[in-house]
Amino acid sequence: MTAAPRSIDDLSGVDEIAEEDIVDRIFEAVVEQRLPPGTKLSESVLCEAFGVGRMRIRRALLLLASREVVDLQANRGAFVASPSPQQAREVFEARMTMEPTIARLAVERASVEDIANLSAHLMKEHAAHHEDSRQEAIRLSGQFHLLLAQIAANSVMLRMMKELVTRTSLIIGIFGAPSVTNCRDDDHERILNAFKTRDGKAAADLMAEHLRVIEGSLELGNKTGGAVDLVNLFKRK
Amino acid sequence: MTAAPRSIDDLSGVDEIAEEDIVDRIFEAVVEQRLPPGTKLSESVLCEAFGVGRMRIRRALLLLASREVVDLQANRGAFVASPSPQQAREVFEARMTMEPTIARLAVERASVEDIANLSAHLMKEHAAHHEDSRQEAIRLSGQFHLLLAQIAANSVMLRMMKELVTRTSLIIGIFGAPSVTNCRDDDHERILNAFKTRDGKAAADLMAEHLRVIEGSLELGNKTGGAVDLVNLFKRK
DNA sequence: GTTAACAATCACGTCAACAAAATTTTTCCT
DNA sequence: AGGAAAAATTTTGTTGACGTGATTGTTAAC
Repeated sequence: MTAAPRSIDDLSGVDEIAEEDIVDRIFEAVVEQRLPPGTKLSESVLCEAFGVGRMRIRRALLLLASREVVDLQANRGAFVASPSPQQAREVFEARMTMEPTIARLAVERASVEDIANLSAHLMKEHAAHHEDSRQEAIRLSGQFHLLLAQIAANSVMLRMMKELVTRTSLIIGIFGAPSVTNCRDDDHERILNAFKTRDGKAAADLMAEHLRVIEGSLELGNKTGGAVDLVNLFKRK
Repeated sequence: MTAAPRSIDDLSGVDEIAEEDIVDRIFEAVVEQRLPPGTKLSESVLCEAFGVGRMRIRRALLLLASREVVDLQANRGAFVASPSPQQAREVFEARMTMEPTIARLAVERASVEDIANLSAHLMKEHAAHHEDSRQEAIRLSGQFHLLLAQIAANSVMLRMMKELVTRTSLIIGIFGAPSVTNCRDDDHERILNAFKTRDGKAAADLMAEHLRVIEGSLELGNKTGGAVDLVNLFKRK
């Protein structure tokens, strides 16, 4: 189940879901890998799922496409994106560019309450790992990074990170070895310690290393990005 | 006519030529400050301007809004965004986070042809400054930064930079002292020299300093965000 | 003379029907 | 029986019309 506050949209006639809600719900589903790369996102199905008109759905899909989370193919429909190895490298390069600084800024700006929230979040992560609730673990793992961006108090970078974290989930789904845990929460723990000692530099370094490890655990360059290259696959040697 | 069927792996936008075109044209107009903050972007007017249906325009406006370049107000219409001082600080913080790394990566990856293109670009910048073609100077000035992101060969960060450069133009339009030139092309020149000596670290440092100077030339915290506070403005003393 | 309520106009937002394209199923021929 | 062509169905894309909400100008009342 989603731990996020359940919206009561369709309960009473409390008015429509904003398209932003739809976008966020789909983002979340992608992060939790309930929507694997390549999944067809039919308009009519989504209309029924969210109980809204087609126009709302189409706008949501357009927004998702502009963040490269869905692939919008003309006259064919919308599909969950299948990042190529090249795109995967670019996403990680962007994260390695931004997140160390975000971590440092977060340390510098975190209130004691923020740090408490981070601690609480980490406990939830531990619990999820312990209970083998894979989806919950993945979701919390991504949200940890978003929490940092939120503490850094930069809405621009927060928005960018939302996109990057979501796409990272797709990337791990495609290129991750099945055994690999997305984020070792040990790493998150070490970053939290940097908060407690108010060591921004350490947080930045740990984040950089954290991302390097994750990317290293992937198998880029082997598998193609979901849209399998059949030509090469069946080519005679 | 629709384009002839191309190779199978050409998944990128098929008929979205007009779509991205409208967005890019509006981006460009905002960068050149021909569309000042707060300008109303009436759907019907844009329909006529671009000679397309209302739906196309609405989608373009939605995309522009998702990049926070236009402000979409319910039942009132679309307006060119008026960044607040806080938003301005966030944009610059994001740029200072990303662009030094982008500059370094660009230096590391630039071909000799890339460097020649940069040189040519700088000459155009000089010419525009000399001829007092303000719009052209501003446009080229922003494009220099996009060129670096392009050379860095990271499409994710390139897209993010397009947004940030455009919003920076709005910010300078609001908070910039009239005399201030957006980018001193001397700074660009120094960065180009770092390319010639293949000194990535120097390029990163110069870029950081460059951005710091620009932000320092603004007067944040004084003016309100373009949506001028008429109440205060005309209040009797 | 000022203010407040009301009405008219205009633009945006949504809905429904229509057209075009693609996928699937059926049918016919080899 | 297998495959190819054609028809039917489903799905997407577009256009038009209509309802809603906001802004503005007018009028009436105080």
